[in-house]
Amino acid sequence: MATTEAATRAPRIDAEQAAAWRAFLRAHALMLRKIGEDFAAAGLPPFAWYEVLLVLYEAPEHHLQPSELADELVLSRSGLSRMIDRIEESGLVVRRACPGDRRAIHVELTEEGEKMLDTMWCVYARCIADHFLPAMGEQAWTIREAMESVAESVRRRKGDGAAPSDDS
Amino acid sequence: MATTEAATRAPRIDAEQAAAWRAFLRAHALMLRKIGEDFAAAGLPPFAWYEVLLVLYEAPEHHLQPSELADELVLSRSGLSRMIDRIEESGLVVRRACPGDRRAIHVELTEEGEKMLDTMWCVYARCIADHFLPAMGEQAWTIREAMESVAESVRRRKGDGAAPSDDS
DNA sequence: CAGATATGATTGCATGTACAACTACTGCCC
DNA sequence: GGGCAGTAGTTGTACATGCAATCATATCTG
Repeated sequence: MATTEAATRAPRIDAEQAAAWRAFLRAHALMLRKIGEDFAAAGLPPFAWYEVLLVLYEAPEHHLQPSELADELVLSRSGLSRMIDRIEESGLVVRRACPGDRRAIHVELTEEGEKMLDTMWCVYARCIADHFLPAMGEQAWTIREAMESVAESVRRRKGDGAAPSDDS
Repeated sequence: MATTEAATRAPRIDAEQAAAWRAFLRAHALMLRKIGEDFAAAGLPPFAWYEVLLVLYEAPEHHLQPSELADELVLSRSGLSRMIDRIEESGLVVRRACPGDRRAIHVELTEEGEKMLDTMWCVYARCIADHFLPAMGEQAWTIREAMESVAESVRRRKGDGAAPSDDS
C-alpha cells in the first residue's frame, strides 16, 4: 500500500449534509441520462460534443488548444484527443497549426459546428428549463455560488491526496 | 430524423440560470475526479463500486436484485452486470439465487464488502467534508431540496422526448 | 550553442459503459 | 395446458475514457 494512515478516520458528516451530497449525485446522473436520451432521440451527437463546441464558441476567436479545452472540460488529454478525432471527422471542428508554437495546435469551430451548437442547444435548453431550473426557483444564485465554491475548493488542492482537515 | 419539430426553438434561459447549471456540471466533474484520484492513491477500488456497496448496505438484508440496483444507481443493466462480475471477483459481493423467482438473483454484500465500504468511506468522507460541505454552509438544506426536486422532475417524465413547455 | 528538462499532443493498452440480441423464466389469455 | 407477451439477467459488439509511454518542439542552463 502506498498510503499514509490518513484514511483511517472519517470526518463526521451529519445526515442532512450526506443527503445533500447524495441528492447532488443523483440529480446529476438523472439529468445527464435525460439529456443523452434527448440528444439521441433527436439524432444528435453525444452531450460531450456539445460542451466542446460551446467552449470553443466562447473562446476569443472560436479556437483553443486541446490542453486548454481539457482543463476547461475536466477531461483527460488523451480522451479529448480522441474525441476531437471524432468531432473533426464530423466536420464540426478542424485542427489548425498554432502560430508561434509548433507542438501545439488550435482546435477551431467550423461554421457547421456553430450551426450544430445551435441545434443542440434547442434540445439541451429545453431539458434544463424543464427539469433543472424549476427546481432552482429563486435559489439559482445561491446554488451557483455554492457550486462555484465547490469547484474552487477542489481546484485549489488539486494535488493533495489527503490534506489534513481538522476533525477530532 | 425521427423527431417532431419540437427542437426548433430554445426556451429562454437567463445568464444567472445558465451559470448555475454550468457551475453544477463543473462542480460535479471536479468532485468526481478528485474522489477518483483519492481512491486510486489509497489503492482502493473505483468510486462506482462504493455506490454499489453502499446501496446494498442500506437495503433491507444487505441484498438487492441487479435491476433495483441499476435503477437506484442510474446505470444500465448490462453495465451493472459486468460491474458485479468484477466486484464479485474481488469478494465484496456474492450472487445468490432469489427464492420465488428463478430468473432473478440477489446481489449480497459480504463481510469483506462491508469492511471495504468502511475503508472507502474514510477517504470519501474526507473529500466531501473538505470540498463539498464547506461550500454548502448553511444552505445544505436548500441545496438538498433543490437537487431532490431536480431528480423527481426527471423521473416523472422519464419517457418524454420533448414535452411541451410554455416558452413563447 | 549543446544538452537537460519541460510542455503539447498523440497512441498502445486496459478498463468501463451502453445498446441490442439472446436465454431463461413468469404470468396472462385463450 | 399451450402459446404469447413481458420481465430478469447476461453476452456480443462498439464506443468512450484514462494512464503510461512516446514523439516533437520549446525553454532553460551552463
